[in-house]
Amino acid sequence: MSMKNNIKEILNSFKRTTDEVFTLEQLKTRLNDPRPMIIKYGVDVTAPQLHIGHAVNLWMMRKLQEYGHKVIFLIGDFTTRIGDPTGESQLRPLFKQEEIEKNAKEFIKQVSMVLLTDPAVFEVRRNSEWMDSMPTGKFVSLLSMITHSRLISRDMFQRRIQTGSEIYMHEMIYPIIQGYDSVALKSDITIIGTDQLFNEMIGRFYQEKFGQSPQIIITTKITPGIDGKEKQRKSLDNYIGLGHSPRDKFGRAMRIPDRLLMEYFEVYTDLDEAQIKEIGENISTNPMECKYRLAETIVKRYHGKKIAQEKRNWFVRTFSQKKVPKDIPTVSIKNSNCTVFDLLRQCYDPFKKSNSELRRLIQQGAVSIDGNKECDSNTNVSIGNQAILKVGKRTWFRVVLQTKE
RNA sequence: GGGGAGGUGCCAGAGUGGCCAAAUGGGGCGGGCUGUAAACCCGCUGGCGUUGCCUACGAUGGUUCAAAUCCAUCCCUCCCCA
Repeated sequence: MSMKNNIKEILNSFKRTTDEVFTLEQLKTRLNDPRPMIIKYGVDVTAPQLHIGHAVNLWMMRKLQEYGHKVIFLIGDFTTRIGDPTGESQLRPLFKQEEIEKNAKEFIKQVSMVLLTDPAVFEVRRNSEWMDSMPTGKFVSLLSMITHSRLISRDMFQRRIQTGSEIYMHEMIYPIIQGYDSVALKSDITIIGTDQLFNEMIGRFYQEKFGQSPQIIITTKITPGIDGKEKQRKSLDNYIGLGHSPRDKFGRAMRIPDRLLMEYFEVYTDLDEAQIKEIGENISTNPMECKYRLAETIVKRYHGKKIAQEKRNWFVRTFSQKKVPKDIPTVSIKNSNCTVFDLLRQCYDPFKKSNSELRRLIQQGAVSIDGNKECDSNTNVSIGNQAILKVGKRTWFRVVLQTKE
């Protein structure tokens, strides 16, 4: 393939998930340059739980990797210790280095579901490398290049000023450090969520001050979480995580509201435009089938065709045909005669569910044994060799009588 | 530096001596209807040996037969003025 075609192919594949590019001209020019690009992928190493929203950025980086460009996975250990103000107001607790390293490891594990980790196109760095040893004089000289008004122009600082909240100095300085990372890495391009735009713009600013050509910034589209409300966030548990099992990915995809289907196809799958268009035409006549397709496509993207197919079959069998799945946890009990409550208690970790909670579940009709609903905690049941205990819509246990030894 | 308001359950927010495990709304969970969609309806939502008991309304101590509610000290947050 000629280079011209490469460029076209890259730009084309980026279009669907790109929000803005700073600047498109620059991107085209740089892609024409035969030298490989340095892609800055900076992360704040709090406990990682990457989701398919983050993966949108990763897939774009992956694309560039395939053409020989190099991702530098920058662990912001220094900056994490400071605390990024991006995530809204509250001050963040400080992190210990060992915790950071543990998180970083997990991060790389999740990232490698998408990115190539061949050292030719993937390298891990830490910003403590240059920040820990930076002399105060140098740091002050960085400060002298930028003005207060530029720093507080950031929308979230403006909000705080308007509401009379404080801005701490380390928060003001954060973008400077993150920006300087781009200088230290000689970053050519960075692909980020819009929430990071301000910081990365400061990166461009500093790179120019240091005589480098400013990094290209691509911001990506953000779509609502599976609850159809806000963006995917760990704390809302409304995301499809890279760390989720294939089955959970499938199930979570099946839970999205219908109106998000097309958006999800566009942003989270690699189906081509023609295929998506075709799905769009069928969506009103058979939305469920489209959703199956979506779930399967997403799982396939991360776990391959075979697993995706299996999960689909599992799902159909379990929820459409309402058959008890085969691979459910087994709980062995000692006495064949006990109450419904006793039985349930043995299936759950007491730290996760309290007795009261279990009693409530029983009372509310969530529990059935071999298909018979049990609504009274104190009912005595006798289990033969084994029984299937179902709790709610998607939890099963195989209860087995322990043979005496 | 001066003045004012406030800290209640996952969140928001009522309650200002007993009827308070604490109104109401959101969220979550369970049930019904369904397509693990949407909409809708019903119930639940601190713990425990559950007609009762224990722990809880920023922290500690006090007053009282009785405190989320009153008093004292402390910690924290917010607002206004300069």
